[in-house]
Amino acid sequence: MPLYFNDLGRLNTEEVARGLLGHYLCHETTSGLISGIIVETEAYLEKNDSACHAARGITRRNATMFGPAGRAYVYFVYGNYYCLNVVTGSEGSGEAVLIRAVEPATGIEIMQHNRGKNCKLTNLANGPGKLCIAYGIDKRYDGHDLNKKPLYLAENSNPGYYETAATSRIGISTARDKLLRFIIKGNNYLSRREPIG
DNA sequence: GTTAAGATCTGCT
DNA sequence: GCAGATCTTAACG
Repeated sequence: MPLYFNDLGRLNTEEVARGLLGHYLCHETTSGLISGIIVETEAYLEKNDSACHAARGITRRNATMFGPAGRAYVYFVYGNYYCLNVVTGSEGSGEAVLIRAVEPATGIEIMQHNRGKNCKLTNLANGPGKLCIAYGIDKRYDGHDLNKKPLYLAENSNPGYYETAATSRIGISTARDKLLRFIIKGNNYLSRREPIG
């Protein structure tokens, strides 16, 4: 299925979350290009989703979620880490897709430098906080247009065969029953092992 | 002004 | 597998 990055706002958020799998997240840094294949995402919806930051209306933190689709929503959690989201839905709707994990492709040395010298390849960006550290993403990119450099999404014109799966989301205390986490099945760079069965 | 909770990660058992 | 670190954000008084 083709994914039109310039038109994210017209696709529903769950489809964007699943559609981003297999494509690239790129960052042109002063040290060089970093890229990786998105292997794990989560959808956060405006309606009937208490786990979404936008569920209780617009605030200073989540204002970007209510802006145009295709922007980055970057926020700070747990006193230590940033998380990167892609804003989706029509302007004013408050929906987004959390990028939870990528499979490192280009600039692996830069990521290792950012994450720590002895960091294993499978541990470089297999989680939303780790991903932001590896890519050097912080709050400066909140509101950045992800169709533009230096931080952008890129289509994978030659994706191999892969299966996707939907599971429950991670790290939230409400709405755990919803299957809004999307993964590339069997990928080695996921933030968690796949549930058995 | 004060407080409780959080879309996490690391290190230790 | 589990607890602790750590501090911004948002809700409440």
